[in-house]
Amino acid sequence: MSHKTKILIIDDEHAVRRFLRTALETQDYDVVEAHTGKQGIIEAINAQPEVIILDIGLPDLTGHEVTKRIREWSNVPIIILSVRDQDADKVEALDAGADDYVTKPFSAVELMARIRVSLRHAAPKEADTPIFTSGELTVDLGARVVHLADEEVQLTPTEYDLLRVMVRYAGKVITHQQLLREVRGVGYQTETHLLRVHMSNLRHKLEKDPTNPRYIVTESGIGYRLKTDE
Amino acid sequence: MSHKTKILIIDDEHAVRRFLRTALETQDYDVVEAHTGKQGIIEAINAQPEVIILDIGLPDLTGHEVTKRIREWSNVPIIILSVRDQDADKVEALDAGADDYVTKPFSAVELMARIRVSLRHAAPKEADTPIFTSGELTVDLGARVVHLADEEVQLTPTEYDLLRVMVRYAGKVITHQQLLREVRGVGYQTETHLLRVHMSNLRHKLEKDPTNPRYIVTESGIGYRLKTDE
DNA sequence: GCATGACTTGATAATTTCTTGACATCCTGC
DNA sequence: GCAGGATGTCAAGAAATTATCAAGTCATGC
Repeated sequence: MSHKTKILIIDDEHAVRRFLRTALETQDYDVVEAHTGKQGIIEAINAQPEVIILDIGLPDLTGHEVTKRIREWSNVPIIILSVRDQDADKVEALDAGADDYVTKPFSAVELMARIRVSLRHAAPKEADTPIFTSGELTVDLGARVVHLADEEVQLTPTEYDLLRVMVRYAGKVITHQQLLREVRGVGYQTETHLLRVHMSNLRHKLEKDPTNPRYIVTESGIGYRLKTDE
Repeated sequence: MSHKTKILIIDDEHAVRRFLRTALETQDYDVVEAHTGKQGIIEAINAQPEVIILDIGLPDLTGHEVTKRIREWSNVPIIILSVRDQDADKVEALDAGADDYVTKPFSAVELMARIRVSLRHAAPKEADTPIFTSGELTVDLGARVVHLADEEVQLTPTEYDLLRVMVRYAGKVITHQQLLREVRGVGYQTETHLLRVHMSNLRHKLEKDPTNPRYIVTESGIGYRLKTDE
């Protein structure tokens, strides 16, 4: 579930890459490296990093060029590393599309803080709220709210957990054992009676006619399945 | 129709304000000034600037405090100016919500470039009204004032913080841990009893019938949720 | 330092959720 | 159709969670 934040380092100096990798991995980031500008652009496409740390003094392309090339298709935050502290360099890099400019020698903690700033900027995470829909049923996994035809449905923790697991495997059959394991943990896998009671309660909250389920169908002898729209 | 980009300068030194004003007006920005932290917060609300340049060494409030106060309701880019070049200061400022940190003496062209970066970030300007409304409840995050049907409600700092966090995630369930972390900081995440007492007090101030909450609903086993209007 | 309000802690009541058992009903293979 | 296992329903008690009140502690401004 928890996907690590991926950071791309583009730097031709092995020592710098090594230092940055260590510092970043300590903070539990996922690190990808490139040691030329061209390779950096390719990795930016392939690895889809959340932040790019770019050394401005590369052998093949200038940091300026790399920045512009990446900006043609991506808004990923780019933090420039440079030994040069001249205004003109900074202005050029920032106006080329870089988000920050840090001069070497730099402090690791400061760079980490600036990475956090970049990540904050790139976090308009409102949009990617996973919402499941089937007929009149709506499950908003981000808000942990369930609606049935605009009407809010109150579910107990267990009921919601069951529904959440079924949503995850929507359309597929889930065995009793699997459901129990996900909801109650290991060791409860024989308590199928419990499962039936909760499912019954859940159905009475979700189904207009619990005898003829529209959403939660039982696969006799196997488990349950959450129907998807055709 | 060209509406000039408005920039707020919060600095107690007249010379710095004057210098910045000149530099910014040359670039055709609209400049607003404040010379104390408190006044700066007020101007941030009234003038609605697109960027704030904040000196960290103010007489009344620390830059850190000003940043946090503004961040309670706004995501406007904040660029910190400071004479101090210590890592700890930078990290603290950036983690408090600042977007950039520039040490004096700074170059005007670099600052201008960094302002352009900030403006680029803020480009996808979403209509974030700093006033939340649901039913008869009104929370003005800028003014830090809560109304209930034209009647002002007096909240304690903790109560207001809880409400503020719930407003930020309005409509979504917030876990006990998350609420405690945001309000009390890390390390208080097991103090759910505290949370219940504060929530109870908050409800008695906001809800006509605290037994049947209209705004703050409890999600048993999980946390709380602030209801939005449908 | 004193007073006021805010926060914390503890005790207890109220409420919700979970579990269990009894029993009805539904399938499915024969 | 029938037997027998699987499934669904209902209700009651147990367990967990939540709400409230009250008393004690802390902080702050005067």
